[in-house]
Amino acid sequence: MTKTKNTAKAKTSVGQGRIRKENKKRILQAAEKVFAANGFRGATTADIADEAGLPKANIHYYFGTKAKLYRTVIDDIVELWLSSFREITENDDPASTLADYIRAKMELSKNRPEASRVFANELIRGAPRIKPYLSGELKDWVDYKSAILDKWIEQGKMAPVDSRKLIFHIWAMTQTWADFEVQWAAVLGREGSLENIDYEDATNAIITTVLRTCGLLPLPARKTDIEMPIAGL
Amino acid sequence: MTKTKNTAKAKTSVGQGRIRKENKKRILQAAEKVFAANGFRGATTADIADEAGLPKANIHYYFGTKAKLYRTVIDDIVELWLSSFREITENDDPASTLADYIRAKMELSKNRPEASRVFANELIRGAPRIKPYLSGELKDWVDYKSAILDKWIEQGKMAPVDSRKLIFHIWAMTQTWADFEVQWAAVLGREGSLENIDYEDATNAIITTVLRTCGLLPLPARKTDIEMPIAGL
DNA sequence: TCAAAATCTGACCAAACGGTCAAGTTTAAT
DNA sequence: ATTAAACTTGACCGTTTGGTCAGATTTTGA
Repeated sequence: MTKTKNTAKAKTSVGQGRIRKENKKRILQAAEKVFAANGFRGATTADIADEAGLPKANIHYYFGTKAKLYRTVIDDIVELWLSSFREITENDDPASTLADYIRAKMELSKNRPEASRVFANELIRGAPRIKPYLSGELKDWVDYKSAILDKWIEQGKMAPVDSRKLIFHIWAMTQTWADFEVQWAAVLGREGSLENIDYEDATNAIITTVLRTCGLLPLPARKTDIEMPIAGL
Repeated sequence: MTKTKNTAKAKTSVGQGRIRKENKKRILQAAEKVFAANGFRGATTADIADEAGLPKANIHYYFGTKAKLYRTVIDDIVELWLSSFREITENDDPASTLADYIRAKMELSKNRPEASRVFANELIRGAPRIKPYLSGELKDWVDYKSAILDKWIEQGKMAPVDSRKLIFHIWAMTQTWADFEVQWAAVLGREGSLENIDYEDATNAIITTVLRTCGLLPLPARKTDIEMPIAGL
């Protein structure tokens, strides 16, 4: 409970100081790392303290309990997630809008992979602490965006697709590059972690896949030296 | 160390009995569930024992340590993973081969979601216990399959794509339905968990996406009542 | 039938856990 | 310079953790 002493004149919440702001930031960064790598139950306050370079008691001074610290980390990530995509309307161009969205999500995967992993951890465990957010804000967001996709389809601006599933699959393809980075790095033969070119190639591959799914890219040419026996067109 | 007493005549490894086999299976099933829901560090042997309906000491009697039990669970999953896809050759038909593969992966996501989640947990944590498998067997598998895709492309059987990334994205799209089931259920407005129709729709959506990406499906028709202002074809 | 092997289990242990606290030091406003 | 508020920290506490073990019970093969 942050021990607000409130000795006089209702100086609500202790938290103004420069030191406070800096330390909370340091702890939150350390916590994101440790929670990403171990989940809520597997993370220890001692690990977080070590990562932040502070004594353990300091973590409790600023955040009270491990659970409250975790909530703060999660809330920050949700805010980042929802705020990082520009508004779209039914008058926008489908191809460039989808491409921009994919690029934005891949930027997040590349620059804030730990945030993505904290979220992934929470989901794998059945989302005990964020289920209301999933069936609330997030559902609303998806309902709204998929309605715009459906409008585009109705207007003949793009081919008919299951718009909700398309959004899910864009998330799956973009976030896999953050959540399972170590797997893709190993399979691609990289030492340690992915390189810039990998993110670029992946971004282009996803954009191609999504735009072709929506009929927004010309059908790709095939090599024509040999005749092609199967599958329409 | 399973306490092989070896009292005489080298009867290597105690493990023949019916009881032994049954109990190990029960424990492994319980362990998969608990590890999936909590990760290695977050899972407790007491939880696993409760889930299996056995006293905790029993778990250690059969598997020694938590780490060895976890290894066994992981190894079983890896075997399941690699054994569950039929062999393919460059003479196969791309469209039906890819569709079959996607269906097989979605069956696994639906029927063995916990296995997928154990694996996801391990990857999110940086795969400390399975990195050799990733850059060994798994890399070989992907190298081999992507080479076949590349042959198909060369033969003009399908459009040019980044074959490795295509495989990654098929995994991402199929496994997201196991790993993050709770998220999709919440966004789709389901109570509790996904329904059969959701898996079917998702399977079809993924197949459509992949085949269109590879130029193996005719370009989808658009609604033509209004003229279409943008983006080629 | 009977004894050796396998299985079972409550009680127990040292280590690690989340969290508390009193006593100290630093900061900042007057 | 004074001092109250903010910050820091090692030591500590009750609980939970992974793992052990001795002794009881059941299974198995001859």
